Amino acid sequence: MDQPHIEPPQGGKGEEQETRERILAAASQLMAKKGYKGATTRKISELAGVNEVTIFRHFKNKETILEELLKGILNIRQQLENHLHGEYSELREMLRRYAHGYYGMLVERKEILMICMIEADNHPEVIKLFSSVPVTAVEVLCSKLQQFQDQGHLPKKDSFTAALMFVSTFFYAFMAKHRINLALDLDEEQLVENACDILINGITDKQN
Amino acid sequence: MDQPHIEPPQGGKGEEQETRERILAAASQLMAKKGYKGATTRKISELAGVNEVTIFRHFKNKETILEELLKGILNIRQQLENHLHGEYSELREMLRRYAHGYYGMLVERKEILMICMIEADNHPEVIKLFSSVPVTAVEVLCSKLQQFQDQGHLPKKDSFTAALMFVSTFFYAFMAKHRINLALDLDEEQLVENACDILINGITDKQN
DNA sequence: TATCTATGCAAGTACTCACTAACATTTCAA
DNA sequence: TTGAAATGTTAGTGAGTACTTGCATAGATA
Repeated sequence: MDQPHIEPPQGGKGEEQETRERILAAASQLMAKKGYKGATTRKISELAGVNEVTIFRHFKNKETILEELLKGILNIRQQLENHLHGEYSELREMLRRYAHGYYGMLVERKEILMICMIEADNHPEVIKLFSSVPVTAVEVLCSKLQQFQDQGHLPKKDSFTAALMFVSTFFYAFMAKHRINLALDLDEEQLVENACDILINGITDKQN
Repeated sequence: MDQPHIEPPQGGKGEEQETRERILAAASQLMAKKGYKGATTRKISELAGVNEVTIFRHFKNKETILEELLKGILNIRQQLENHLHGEYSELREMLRRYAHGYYGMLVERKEILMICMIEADNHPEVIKLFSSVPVTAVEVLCSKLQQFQDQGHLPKKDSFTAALMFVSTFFYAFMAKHRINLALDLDEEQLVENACDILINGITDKQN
């Protein structure tokens, strides 16, 4: 039933992907597009290029596949904070880094994030794991903004809304591009610069 | 088969909801939570308080129910523009009105919007109808900002990103609250004010 | 009273889905 | 060469699902 310790072939070709990984990748891709129910084991097996039965040799059941995929949203806070590691002489540089880091994280984990959005109401463990994500992104930036305030580089004003606006912008752009194939015609670089402009201007004192 | 012209009982009680409407409401509610496949005709009938067969007396098939619900995302541009009707002496007042109008629209149509997000990849007509929504919201605000610029009340700067940031903020807040039951602890009124502060400051010239 | 309309109810059909069982084939290593 | 591990193949099971049919019933109407 359970393999004591799988010592798979791994013939040295880096190209050859493990069956288990291929199944996970296929499931992830399909669930993100079609939802949990729409991603039938038959379709998953076809996309993974394995026999349907093989799926159940690697996973107890379909639900287990989802649970495995859900691990992909762990460590998000860690990743976001890592992107902000180090010191910044400029607020703009910090925001730029955060924007790219956050957007990159969204794209990197887009499939599991989509699954979470879609299945939020269907699987309790999804909402449990996922619900912290949107707050986290805001919190991390918010506390960084407060650092700038504490160091006197920024006036002491509401930093939560500022962080929320910044994060929201890239989330919206991400959703528009990756959920709906939208012609929002967004150049990421340009958007980052423009958003930085407005935000910095927005939270800086006028009487400079 | 098809009823020539339905002259339903309508006994005068305003309380009594039409069977057809109850089915639509139940379907909308369930599909928004569980997705199209998750909203089985059995569950819909139970929630609507009718017999399952009755559903198929009112609708050719399940797909037709979805098509009917999809009509709920028409006229969104109209609604958004209506909220901006009239003249504004102040930029702030315009933004405030737009924020409330936009957020209200999201809440008002939350079920159909959720269905669209969830089913975007499954039903071609969904994406066709839905894909314009996110752009529309930005466009309407964007063109209003440009009016302010043309009237000399605002410096001629990028108004698209400003509109995008503003709209994104309330979309994010909406999603956090209504898709995930998030403890973002957002007071709508306060958020509108804060977001207006930052945006106005952000797009106004410093050397006032 | 008789008719019509909307609905309920019971049963069933055709299909799909997750999942299993049994056996065959390949691959690789001891 | 033998044996074990991973996978393929074929067939099947039981549950659920959209949808149909036929008949019964209640209420309003003519």
